Amino acid sequence: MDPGKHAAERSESELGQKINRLIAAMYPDERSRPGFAKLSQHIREATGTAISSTYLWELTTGRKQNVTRSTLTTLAKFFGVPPEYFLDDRVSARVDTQLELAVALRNRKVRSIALRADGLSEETLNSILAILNHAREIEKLDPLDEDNRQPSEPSA
Amino acid sequence: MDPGKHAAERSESELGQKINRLIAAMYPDERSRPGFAKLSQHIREATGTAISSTYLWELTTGRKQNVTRSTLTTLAKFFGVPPEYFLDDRVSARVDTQLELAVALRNRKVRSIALRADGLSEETLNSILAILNHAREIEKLDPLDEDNRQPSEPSA
DNA sequence: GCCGGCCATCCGCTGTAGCGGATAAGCCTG
DNA sequence: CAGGCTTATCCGCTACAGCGGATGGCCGGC
Repeated sequence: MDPGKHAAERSESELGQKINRLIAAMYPDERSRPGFAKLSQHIREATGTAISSTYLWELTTGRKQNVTRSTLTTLAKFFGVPPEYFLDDRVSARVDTQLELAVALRNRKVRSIALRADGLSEETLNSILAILNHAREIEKLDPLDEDNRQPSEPSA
Repeated sequence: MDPGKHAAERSESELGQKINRLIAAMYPDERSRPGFAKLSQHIREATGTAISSTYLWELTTGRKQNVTRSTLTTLAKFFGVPPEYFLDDRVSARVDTQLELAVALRNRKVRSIALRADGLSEETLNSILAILNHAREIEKLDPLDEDNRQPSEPSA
């Protein structure tokens, strides 16, 4: 059927795009990225609530987009984004810049570290950063000089 | 009917409460407060999208609560609240780990740490965790024992 | 070659979000 | 107190969110 021509509203199937982006962020290796079936399983295991593979496909392709509250919450819970990510474009724009971080959070230990680092004093944080930088050097990883990076306004 | 059979609804209809509160806030004079029919008209006029009086009643009485994205947006638009106002009821309690993390991510240094920790070896991560735990102890923060947490299904 | 698994995609079904059209019980004012 | 105007509440319907179960196309292994 003629796709894309019935767009009376500007929003289109933007929700599908967002979900696709989140999937790509969560499974960066495109080769080993799970299909909708596996993804559905992961969601059930991680959140305790299931979303069928069929429906996931329908969402990502924009075939369905008027999701209910429960589905919305489950998706947000799984991807680790605030639920309003799917509702408010400004929020999603802000979160998108942090997708890199979301990738990091895949690792459970990294999550623990982030949680534990919160609230510590500046000095301690600096020390931890120094240690991490040193460790990255030893383990031959990218220096990852994030502090130099600008928050880059994408024209708002 | 006997609604006691399904004990899953411990928080009743939190969404209905919220809508009721918003109505009361928007029309402070209880005497001149419009009924659901008038309210439905106001919503249509103000937002351009309609919500039937019947459905408004069903929402405020908690009969329906799994609203879709469009209804949610319309309500938020009309009442002038961010859409997430209707989203984080009891789920916020269940996913408070996520929330804690979101809060943590406000700190730029914590972000840097999370990014830098990604990709490091298990041993290094364990060392960092040990250091962080020690630091938390010294700075008198909560132990934050996330790893002990069970996946605990709260009666699905 | 064939078998088994994973994949995207489709079809058809069920449950329920959401609505329109009753109804009866409150009100006004003449 | 009749008759009109609202109100909250109910019932039954339609549309669609969401799912289960096909289907056929691609892989790798025996």
